[in-house]
Amino acid sequence: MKFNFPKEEKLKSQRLIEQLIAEGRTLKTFPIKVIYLSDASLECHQIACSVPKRNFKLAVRRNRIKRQMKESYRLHKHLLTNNNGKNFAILFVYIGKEKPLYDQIDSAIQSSLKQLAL
RNA sequence: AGAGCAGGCCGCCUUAUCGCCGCGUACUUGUUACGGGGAGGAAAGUCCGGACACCAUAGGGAAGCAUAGCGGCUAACGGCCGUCGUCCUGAAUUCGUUCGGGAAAGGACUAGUGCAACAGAAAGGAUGUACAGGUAAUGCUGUAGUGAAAUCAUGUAAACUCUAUGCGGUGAAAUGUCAUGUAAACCUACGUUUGAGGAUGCCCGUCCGAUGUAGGAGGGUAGGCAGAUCGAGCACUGGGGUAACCCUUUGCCUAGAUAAAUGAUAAGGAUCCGCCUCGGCGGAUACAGAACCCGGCUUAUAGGCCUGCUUUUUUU
Repeated sequence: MKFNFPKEEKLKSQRLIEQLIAEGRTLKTFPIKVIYLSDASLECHQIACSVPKRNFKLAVRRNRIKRQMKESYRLHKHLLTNNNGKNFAILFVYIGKEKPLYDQIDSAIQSSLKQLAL
């Protein structure tokens, strides 16, 4: 089982992100909102993380939360591998307003990934 | 030793596991192995100054903005250093000053305008009251009175203003280049060097101008490389200078991302605070995240260290 997170799994395409926000389906597991969309052009799952500036003014805080979300995805992405050839573009948005503990993020990501795999 | 003021420096550490972004070496050329590097003093605010780049032009004028003793430093500055004067403050004093520390927005009010508390009849194109003098007549003259100042003018420019000096604009999403693409392509209308229409904030002037403008049809991309990290670079040796700083010797290479790496988790330690059963338990460890690069300024900052000055107490 690999726990790495190479460049190919980062969601970068501006077009795809716009499409994801416009057409993606959402799934809420507090304190995280997941927006996802299956796209045939993807060779693997691609994810991005986001923290609204409205709730966290300081860049340091936003960076930390994004890193924690990314880390949690990296450790639990195997939950998602058993799909039928379908690949998702996923956007994790932290919607809480307080500084989180890693455990909260971790469990939220885990449960949302399990739901996605179904 | 404590307190205050001023200046400077540091700004958590170690290990393990799993990751991320560059670089180097090796080969079996790969989602390979090994080695080594990977946020700050402010990376922040984007307030000044430069470097660099581009612009169908950057010239003259008006306007606007900035600066303001004198001298120096610097690539440059509105920054820094020195110095003189002013003001505040401490000490000494032969009462003349001298020494130490600190502050600032220190050009000009014999060009004009504005403003000047209280008092006063009146504060700028004034002339009341009382007394005296004088005249054809009149505040024409003097004294008293208010005040810092009463036809003698003074202060004030973080008031207008004037003077001197400086300032073209834009800003790395700049710009160049490679690849892809019919891409300076196609159709229609308008316009034709006697100038449509534009650029330069304004005016003059200058410049560009068929690769134009408007509409239509159609097609696609949002990638790579350069810019971009070897530089007004860092540390050190010696010398010059009161200093800012300059010259010089030797050595070093010290983040380079691009939907944006520099991390996450766990354990242990360090420092500080609180509690008490004096050995533990609990808590805290700031401000804050590079985005082309430098020099400054400003603002934020838990805790700790160093230097100087002043002062208090104790000891000798």
